[in-house]
Amino acid sequence: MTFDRTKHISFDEETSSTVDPEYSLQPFRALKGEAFVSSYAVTYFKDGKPVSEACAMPSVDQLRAFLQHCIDNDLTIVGWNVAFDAAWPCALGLEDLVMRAKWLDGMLLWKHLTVTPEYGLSKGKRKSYSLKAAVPEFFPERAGYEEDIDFHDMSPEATAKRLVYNQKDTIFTFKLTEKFYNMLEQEPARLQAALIEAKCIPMVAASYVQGLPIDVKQAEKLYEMLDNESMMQLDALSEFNVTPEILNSPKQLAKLLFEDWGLPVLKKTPKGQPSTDKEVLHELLNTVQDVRADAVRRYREAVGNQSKFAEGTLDSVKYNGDGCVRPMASIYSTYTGRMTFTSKQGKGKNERAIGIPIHQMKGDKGEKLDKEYRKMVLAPPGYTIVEFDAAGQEFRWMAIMSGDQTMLELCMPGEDPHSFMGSRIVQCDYRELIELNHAGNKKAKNERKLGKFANLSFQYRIGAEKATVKARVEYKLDVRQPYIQSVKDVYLKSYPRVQDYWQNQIFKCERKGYAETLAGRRVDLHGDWRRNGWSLESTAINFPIQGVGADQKYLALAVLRPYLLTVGAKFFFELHDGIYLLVPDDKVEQVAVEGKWLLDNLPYHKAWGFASPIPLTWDCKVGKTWGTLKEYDYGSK
DNA sequence: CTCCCTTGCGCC
DNA sequence: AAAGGGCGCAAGGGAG
Repeated sequence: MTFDRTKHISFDEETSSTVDPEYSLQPFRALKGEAFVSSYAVTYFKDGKPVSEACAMPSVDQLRAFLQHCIDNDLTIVGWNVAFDAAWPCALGLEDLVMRAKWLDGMLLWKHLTVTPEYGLSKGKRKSYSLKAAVPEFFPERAGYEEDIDFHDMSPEATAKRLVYNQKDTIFTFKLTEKFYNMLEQEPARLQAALIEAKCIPMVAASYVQGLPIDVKQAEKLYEMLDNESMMQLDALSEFNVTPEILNSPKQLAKLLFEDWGLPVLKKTPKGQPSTDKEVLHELLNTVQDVRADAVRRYREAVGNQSKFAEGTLDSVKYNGDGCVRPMASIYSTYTGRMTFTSKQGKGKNERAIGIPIHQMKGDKGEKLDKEYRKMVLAPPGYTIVEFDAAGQEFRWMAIMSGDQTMLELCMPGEDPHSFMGSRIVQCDYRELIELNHAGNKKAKNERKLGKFANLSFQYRIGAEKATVKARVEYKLDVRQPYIQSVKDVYLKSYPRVQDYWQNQIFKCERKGYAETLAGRRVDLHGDWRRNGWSLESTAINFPIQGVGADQKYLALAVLRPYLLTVGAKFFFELHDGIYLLVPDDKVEQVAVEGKWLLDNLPYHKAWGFASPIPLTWDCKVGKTWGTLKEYDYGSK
C-alpha cells in the first residue's frame, strides 16, 4: 500500500490580522475576527497529474466546502505542521468537520525517519524540521522560494505573489510527504506508528482554540499567598544583610552562603562553582542545622513559583483577553515521541504569553500551598474535566520489556508493586503491609513510600548518591547513602531481569544503530559509542520505555477520537501518561465507564502486533477544576 | 539593547 | 571512575 496519490490532498493556509501581525499565529483570534485566513492552497492529483489551486480570502463556506469535499471523497489532508492549519477552521465553527476529516503531517513523517537524540544541543542548534529547512535539503535548486513574501500586505500584487508561494508550499509538502511515507513503509511498523500518531492532529488543533479557562481570583489568591510566603522568609533573614537581588542570583548567593556565612560547600556545579540549589540548601539545614538556609530555600521556591505559575497565568489571561490560557501542544516534540507544550510565542521584547507551562504546573505533594496551583485551571461552563491516567505506566512497560516475572506478576489485579518493594526493603510480609496500608497505618505508609521511591528510581541506572538526594529532597525520607545503596541492591535482586534488559538493549542498539519501541517508533543511535557511550546506552535503555508510553498515549487518543465525537466531549490537554478531557456534565458517568473500557482494551495487537501479557489499565478522575479531581467511584454505580 | 550561556527547578 | 531519562521556563551575567 504505497502512498496513494489519488487519496491525498496537500493543504496550506496563510494567515494574517488587521489588529496585530502577531495574532496571525494565534488561530483562536479568528473567533472574534481579530485574525483571518488570507488564503489557502491545495495540491492534488487528477488524471495522474498534479493540480495546484489557491483561494484568496476564503469564506467560512468555502473552507467548509473544502473539508466536506475531503470527507466525502475520503481524501487525507496533508500539511506541514498541519495542526496549525487545522486549528483555523476550528475557530471558524468547523470543528466538527475538522474532527471527521483525515489528516497527515509531512513534518512528522520526516521526524520519524531522521530523529536523533541531539544530546546537549540548545534549541536553536537542533535540526529544524520546518518546510523551509526541508526544501533546500531535498530540492536544492528551489532553496529560497519563500523570500520576500509579505504575509500582511493585502494589495493585489502582494496577494498574487503570496498565492503562488502558498501553492508552492503545498507542492513541496505533497512531494515530501509522499517520499517520506514510502520510505517509512519499507518498515511497515514505523509507518503504522506514525499514522496512529497522526490521528491526534485534529484533537490537538481544536485544543489550540479551546484553551484552558482560568479562575483569575484563584490566580490572584495564589499570587498573594506566595507574596506573603516570600516576605515572611525575607523577614526571617532581615538581620543577615540579605536582599532579593542576592537571593535571586546563584553567584551572589554563593558568596553569601560560603564566604560571608562560612557554610561548607556541599556540591559543585558542572562548571566548578559552588552550588546553591535546593538540595544544598536542604542539606545545610539538616547537616549544619542552619535555619537561614531553610529560609533561603523557601524564599527562592516562593519567588520562583510565583513568577512562573501565578504571575505567568495572570499575564497569559491578560494577553489572550478572554479568560483562557492557551499553551500550544507540539506533537512528537521530544525524540522519544512525547508531546511538549509551550507557553510563549516570540522572544525578547516580542515575547507573548499565550499560555502557561502546563507540563510543569506544580502538583500536590503535600506542601502547604501545593493544592492552590492546579485549581487555577477550570472546566468551561457545562463541562467536567475527566482525566484518564495510564496506571503505573513506566513500571508496566519495564515489566513487559524486561520480561521480569516478579514485575509482571505485580501488574496483575490485586497486587501493589510499591507495597511489595517496601516489604522487601524492610523485610516484612507483603500481604500484611498491604493490609496495614489499607487500615491507614502510618509506619506502613512510610514503608510503602520507600518501596515507591525504589520502584520509580532504580528502573534506570541511577547511582546511590543521586538516589539518596532524591530520597531526601523529593521524598522527604531521612536516609543515608549506604542505606540507599542497600535499597538499590534489594531492587535489583527483586527484579533480576531489569539489569539483563539494560545489557541486552545496549548490545542490540549499538549493533543495529537505533533503538525502537514495541510500536515501531525509532531513534537513530549511530554515533561514537566509545566517546559518548554512557549517553547512547542510556537512550538505548530509556527510549523503548518512554517511547512506548508515548505510543500508548497516541493509540489512546486515536481510539478516543471517534468516541468523543459521539458524546460531545473534547481533548483538553495531556500530561504524558495522563489524558485530560472535557466532557458535558450529563455525560460524565457514561464517559468514565465507556472511556475506561476503551482504554483498558486498546487494540495493541491490531495496531502494533503486540499481545500484552498483563492488563494495561487506566485510572479515572473527574472534577470541575484541575486541582480538585477526585477518583471516579466505579464501585457505587 | 539583544543574544547566549549558566544555574536552577517545575513536571512525567 | 562515575554517570537515571525526557522536557520548558525564569533569572542573572557576560559578550558584542
